[in-house]
Amino acid sequence: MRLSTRGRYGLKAMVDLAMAYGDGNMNIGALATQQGISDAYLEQLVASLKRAGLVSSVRGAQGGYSLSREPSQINAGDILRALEGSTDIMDCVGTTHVGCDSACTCSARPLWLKLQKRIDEVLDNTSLADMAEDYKIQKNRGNV
Amino acid sequence: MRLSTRGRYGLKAMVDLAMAYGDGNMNIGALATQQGISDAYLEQLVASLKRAGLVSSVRGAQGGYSLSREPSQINAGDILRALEGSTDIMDCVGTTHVGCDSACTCSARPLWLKLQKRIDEVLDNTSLADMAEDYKIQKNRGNV
DNA sequence: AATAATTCCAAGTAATATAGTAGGAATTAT
DNA sequence: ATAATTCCTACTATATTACTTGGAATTATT
Repeated sequence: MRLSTRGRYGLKAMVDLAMAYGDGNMNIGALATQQGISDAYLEQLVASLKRAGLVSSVRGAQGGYSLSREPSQINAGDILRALEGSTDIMDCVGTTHVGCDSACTCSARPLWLKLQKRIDEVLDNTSLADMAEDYKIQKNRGNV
Repeated sequence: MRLSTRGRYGLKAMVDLAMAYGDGNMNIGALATQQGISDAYLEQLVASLKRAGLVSSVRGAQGGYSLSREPSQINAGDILRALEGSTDIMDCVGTTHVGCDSACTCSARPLWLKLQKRIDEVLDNTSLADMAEDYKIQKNRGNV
């Protein structure tokens, strides 16, 4: 039940953008360097985030990326769904309810539904504003 | 953040064993047929469960597997940990705390820790007895 | 004692998903 | 015109998952 690097790098990049919110654009190079990954790889992740409408971009010199709305209006669930396709732990718990023919008779299904619900509760109730705030506090404490 | 088939098949097999608890052994063939997977594959999963001390086995004719303790004393977390190594969504949230050098400065870490906690809460508070009970109720309702 | 039913074990393979790399076209401020 | 940047698509390498295969060891039954 591991989270992919897409989700990890992408979410951290979004927190970086949240902390720069209101200060214009950030370019891929700056974002990628902070995380020690290649520009090209992060570009792909940001492309997904853009397609999902979470970031805006400006092309050309002095261009870059910025959040398309306030950090408080973007949550971790939005971001992970954009980066990983969904937050579902398996097909049969999604809203589309694909998969497993015997869904309604599966002895494990009630557990999976409950687990999925709890996961989405956490992700959907944590905004970028929350994360950026926590991070600032942590840094001010000197835990760097 | 998908759950592997090991986790899914293995957990369902454990519920099957829970429902047969007290009635002697079940053999791999019976368990595998119920799920439509090969004996050989399920054997591997059950081997992990046995190594973790969750099931006991008797070799030879009329042998088979059974839970090594009462269904109420085995929870979903135990089972998934045996089958998948851990329930961790990433290395840096585990008790061993491997990985990511910059753990304490990571802007996403508080979220990951909270998410992991919620996941383990659900898994560790759901026993095989609970699951078997739910399943019986569901079947009696005629939702088969 | 022979047989059939079973767990146990180790190694191999096929398929899928993840994690990137590479190269260049399009756009825009300077 | 140039340099800085996003955008796009395809490719590749690696790791993980999901099995398959073959046979040895054990034990109840006949």
